[in-house]
Amino acid sequence: MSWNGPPHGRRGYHHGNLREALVNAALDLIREYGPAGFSFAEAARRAGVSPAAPYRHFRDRDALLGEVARQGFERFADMLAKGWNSGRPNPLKAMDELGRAYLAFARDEPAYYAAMFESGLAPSKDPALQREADRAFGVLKEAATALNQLLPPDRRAPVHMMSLHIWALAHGIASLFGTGRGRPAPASPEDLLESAILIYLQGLGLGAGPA
Amino acid sequence: MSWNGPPHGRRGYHHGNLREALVNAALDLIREYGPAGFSFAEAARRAGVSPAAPYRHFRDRDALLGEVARQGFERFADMLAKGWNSGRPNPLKAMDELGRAYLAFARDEPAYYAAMFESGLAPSKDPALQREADRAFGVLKEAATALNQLLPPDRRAPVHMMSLHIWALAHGIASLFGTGRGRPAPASPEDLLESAILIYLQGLGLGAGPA
DNA sequence: TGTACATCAGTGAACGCGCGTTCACTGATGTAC
DNA sequence: TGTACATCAGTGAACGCGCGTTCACTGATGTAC
Repeated sequence: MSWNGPPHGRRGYHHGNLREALVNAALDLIREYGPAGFSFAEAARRAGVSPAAPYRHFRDRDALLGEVARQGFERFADMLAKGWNSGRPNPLKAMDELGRAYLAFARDEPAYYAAMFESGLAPSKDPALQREADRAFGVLKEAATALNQLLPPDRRAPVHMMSLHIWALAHGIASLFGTGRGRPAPASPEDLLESAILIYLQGLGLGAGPA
Repeated sequence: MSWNGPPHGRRGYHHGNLREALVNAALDLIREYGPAGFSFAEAARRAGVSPAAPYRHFRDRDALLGEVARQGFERFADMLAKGWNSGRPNPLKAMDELGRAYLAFARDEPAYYAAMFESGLAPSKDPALQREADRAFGVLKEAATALNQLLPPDRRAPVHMMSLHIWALAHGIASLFGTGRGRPAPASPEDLLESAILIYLQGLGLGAGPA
């Protein structure tokens, strides 16, 4: 755990970086106990602070959970964008990297992923959360748009639908087989997702001539 | 809520059908608060019984949760089998009905679905749970096998992989767009799943001649 | 540079609550005779 | 048909616990002069 705290730890009466320390403690707790098992009091304890201190930084328990989810979507969008890499070297290869980035995030940051998708938080209730979630989905949509351009002009598909299909596939694989806690799959999640997307794109007409 | 209890409610000191009443109370609670929010004490209260009574029927809280999940997989397998209908009238139409059955279950029985997939219970730890889960997956595999037979012989795909792809797609769509609590989708989850599977099957070579 | 002061991050004790689980018990039920 | 008795489902009180949240407070920090 990298805390990114003050250079020499807590300095006296004031913590120095309590807000961030609480977010990190929440991440640890969510990783261990799930979003529902995470508690405000325990987060305070792990940050080395009294149980009332967190209220200086977050209105209540849900506000902290929401901040974790927001940061999660922020990093998620960044990772997806990095995987997609603006479609380089070519959209197909980039799509594969995007899928790998998706699964890597779900595996390496299970706490973020759980806060984002399993905490029961409604993104629509928090504009900042909504914004970051939209940005993450935007990367998927950008990829779908580029892939769509590879199709024969008379076989172009609705880009929004394509994005939802791909998202559902990635999320389904991450949830069911991604963390090792689920059902064991014969292939790696990465290979499973890659093959599914390839088959899907072929079904859309990729590599085929005009009908 | 249909309780299937004794014909004239509780009759005196003995409840008559406490075990089943507890399962039903648990379903209500999971529907309202999620699998983590469900409590043994509240389930007892709703069944009209003292907080110690449930221990006559379930070793502990997790045992009740496990029973809910087991029953869930049982019904789930039945619903999927009914949707698939042995591949009648033809595998493609039957696959569509199977997908609809999947989504209908997730929507109409969110408590079962949550206990099955979001409770953190490891099916591998409970043989009865494992058995029912396998039976549900077996229906998907049966469908994949039949669909595979429609492909040109030189383009047959690994059936297990196909089943996992379809399962991930269905689960992803159910989780993300299925309950109305998630992100709003432009199309119905049913249409979204149907189109995804059709495209996927086309990608496998369905409807195409030998390569 | 030094001092008075406003700000506000963190304290620590307290609250009421619902939880899971245990315990010795009680009383309804059904069976053996 | 009637009675004695074993079984066991449900009682109700109690336990220790951790939770979220509040409150009046204290003391570190940084700014104005």
